Formats: sequence, C-alpha cells, structure tokens
Amino acid sequence: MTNHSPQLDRVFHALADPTRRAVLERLSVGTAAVSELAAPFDMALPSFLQHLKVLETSGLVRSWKEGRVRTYQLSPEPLRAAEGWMARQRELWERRLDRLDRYLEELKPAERPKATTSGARRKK
Amino acid sequence: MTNHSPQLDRVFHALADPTRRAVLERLSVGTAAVSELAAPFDMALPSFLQHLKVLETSGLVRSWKEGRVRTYQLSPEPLRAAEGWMARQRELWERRLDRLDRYLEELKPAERPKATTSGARRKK
DNA sequence: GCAATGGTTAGGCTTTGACCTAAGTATCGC
DNA sequence: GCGATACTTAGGTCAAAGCCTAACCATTGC
Repeated sequence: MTNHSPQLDRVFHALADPTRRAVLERLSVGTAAVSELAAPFDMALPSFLQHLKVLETSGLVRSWKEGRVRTYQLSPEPLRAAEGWMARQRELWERRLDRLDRYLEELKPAERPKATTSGARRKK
Repeated sequence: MTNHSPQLDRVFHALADPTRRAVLERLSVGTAAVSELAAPFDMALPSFLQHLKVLETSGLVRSWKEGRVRTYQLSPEPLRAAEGWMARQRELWERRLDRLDRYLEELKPAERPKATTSGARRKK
C-alpha cells in the first residue's frame, strides 16, 4: 500500500510490449548490435531505438559502443527483482486461496456464507 | 521473435502501475469491496475503478456483485503465466552470462576480443 | 417513499507511448 | 577524401493511459 518502486514500474512497463520481450529473448542467446536486433521487425529504426531505450532505462539491458556499432547485452538483476515481487505475491495468493478452498471444503453441504475479510459469496 | 501474447502484454501492463500492485497486495490478504480497496488512495473513485478494470481485464482479479457491493478476489493463473515467462528468461540469461563469465575468465590475461555473437568488448 | 450508500457511466483534459519521415553525425573502407 | 554504413536527433501524428467532475442507477434502512 505504501511502498512505491519506480524500478518495478519501469521493468514491468518494459516487459509489457511484445517487441521488447522479443528483443530480450533474442539477447538471451547472445549480445547483438542495434541493426541486428532491429532486423526481424518491420519498423523504422528510430522507432525501434525507442524500445531499446526503454529497455536500457529499465535496467534490463546495457549497451556500449565501439566504433560505429552499439552492442546490447542483458543485465539480469532487474528481472530478478521483478520476479521476486511476483514470486512473493504468488506465494501469498496461493496460500490464501488454499486456505479459502479448505475452508469452503469444510462447509461443503452448508451455506457458504462469507469468504473471509468482507466480501461474501454466492454468484447471485 | 514470432509469438506475441496479448495475455502477457496485459498482465505486465497491469503490474506496471503502483496503485494496481498495491491493490493486488491488499487482495493477497483477503477479498475486499470496491470502496474498501479505494480507501487508501487519494484518487477519485471513477479513476480508481479504471485500475480495477485493468486488473480484471488482465485476469489477475475477478469480482462479483451482491446487492450494491462489488467484491474483488485474486485469480493467480495469469500471474503464474507471467512468472513462468520471467523464470524461463532468467534461467536462459543466467546460464548465458555464466558461460560468458567463464569464457572471459579463461582468457584472463589475454586480450578479451569478442563476446559471442557479434558484439565485441572493452569499454572503449 | 426517500435519503443515504455504493458503484457506474459519460465526457473532457493532459501526458505518455508508439510510430513515422527527414536530416544529422561519426566511423570505416578504399 | 568520400561514399557507404551504423546509428542519432529532431520533430510530428495519433491513440491509449491516467485523472477529474458531474450526473446517474440500484440497494438499503428508516
């Protein structure tokens, strides 16, 4: 409720686009230059560069330039952070839903009145 | 490169906003009604409802109405899907980066010419 | 029935995101 | 040096995202 992580915002936002996810998938095979990364996409280079910028700003990739070629490489830390958040959440959720299931199971033949906190059940 | 999953787009987009993540965190404690979820946020109700809609469209939550109260609940499948993508990626990345590290380690005193696919190294 | 409660819909505003074209700049190769 | 290569920068369009206010239902409680 309280802690806001711009880092997570950026990482999830970066992951929310298919082009960017595809770039990450390509990079998991090995480093690559801009034009090499851009090749599979039917998109003007400058548009594509924006995607690379989003990825780099999120921290998911790094890049360096040598001569006129800029090479991109993955950088896994931010992904680990995002994955951590998700894993933590999922665990909580599943634990909770398990408890709920067991609870509902117990009063199988009964009325199934309330879920837990405040909401009640029964579709209508 | 080839497969585009609108489902993943939506889930990651849903997760890219701090308000929405906070709602999910709240829901991992238990179901809750709209006004209860909205309470901690300094935001007009209709604006907040949009966030709930994004969450529901992504599949991360469900809701049902009883009388005039709408109750929200988590729905973990889509999160598991997103987590799956990330875990798969991370594994690839880390495996790759490990290989790279070992490789670079081997030619420690040497020149460190190329990374793997195409890009070369050396900061400048 | 009628006011209060709990959500919902409609519409408008502003910012951000995803694209594009056109015009640079900085190597590289001969 | 000079053309080709590999990005970069500038600026413009259009749609989507995030917020808001102002009505508008639908229950509930007295």
